[in-house]
Amino acid sequence: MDDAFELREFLPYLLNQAAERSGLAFQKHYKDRYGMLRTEWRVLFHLGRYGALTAKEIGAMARVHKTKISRAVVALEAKRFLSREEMEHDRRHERLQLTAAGAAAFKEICAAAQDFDQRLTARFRPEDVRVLKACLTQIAEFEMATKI
Amino acid sequence: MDDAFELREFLPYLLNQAAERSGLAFQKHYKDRYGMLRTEWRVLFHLGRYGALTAKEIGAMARVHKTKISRAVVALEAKRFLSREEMEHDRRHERLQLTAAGAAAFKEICAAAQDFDQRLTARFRPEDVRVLKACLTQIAEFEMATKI
DNA sequence: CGATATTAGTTGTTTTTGTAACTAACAAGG
DNA sequence: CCTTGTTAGTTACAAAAACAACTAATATCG
Repeated sequence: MDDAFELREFLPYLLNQAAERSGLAFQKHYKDRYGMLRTEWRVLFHLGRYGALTAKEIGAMARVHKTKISRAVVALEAKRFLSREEMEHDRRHERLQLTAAGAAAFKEICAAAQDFDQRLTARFRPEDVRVLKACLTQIAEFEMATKI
Repeated sequence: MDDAFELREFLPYLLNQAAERSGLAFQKHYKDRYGMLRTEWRVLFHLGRYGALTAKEIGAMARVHKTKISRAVVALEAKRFLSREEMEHDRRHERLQLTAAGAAAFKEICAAAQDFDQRLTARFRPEDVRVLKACLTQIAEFEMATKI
């Protein structure tokens, strides 16, 4: 047997567990409070942080598939958190923009996120947090082409 | 605006991205090759690594809900990777055990996992890997009671 | 005992995701 | 203009996950 191999040492497993644990803890701020799904919160975030964007731009920035974006936009629109506007020069594109209510929700969730992140990272030494985030960023950005 | 807040700096987001990226890259070893889902691979792992167990024990060790375990067991049994046996002293429990084919699959996927983990961590300095894994373990183990 | 509560595991139903096919708008070459 | 191709976004359907209700076996306590 390939002894000594422990799932708890296996990076994809650890990443999954940590992601699930922290994601579940944070979702109360957008799910319980606003009935949003994670993709909806990500779309809201991008519009709040970067201003009006098209669905495609959000998908590229957030690494989310266009069908998920499409459904999130429908849901956010139903909640009156965003408005869509066809662009004159190319009617395939839609300019998405937060409403005042959407901007308010963005602001509140963002503040909660910053606070959450601080409380989470406060458990570690600052230099370890730096290492952690750097490693995660690198893993997240490995290109699909890059054979892991 | 609560400026400067970037999703790419937000730990739950980073964790999710890294987990998704690495999990997707690894699944070829159990999904493409054996048609298993992730939960099936986790159940297979626990039986291969720790010997015969009940569904409940696996669920507790792997932090997986009993309905997911139940369905994974059905699927693994259909693939002839495990056998079930009612326990005499309490017929509610089932002793789950890998078949020879199951053990062979376990062995192969385990070897692939070790190799995968090594190639993944080889990109970082050993001390950074230690920090990374320690942080992830700690985040994953925060008790639900522990208000993050 | 016999009623009630627990426990292990299963099944059914609803959400959510993934994937592929689709529509409408535009682009480009003949 | 008029095929052919491409792009943004939607829809439809299948796979998977989440959650709740269920069954069968055992435990507990009057």
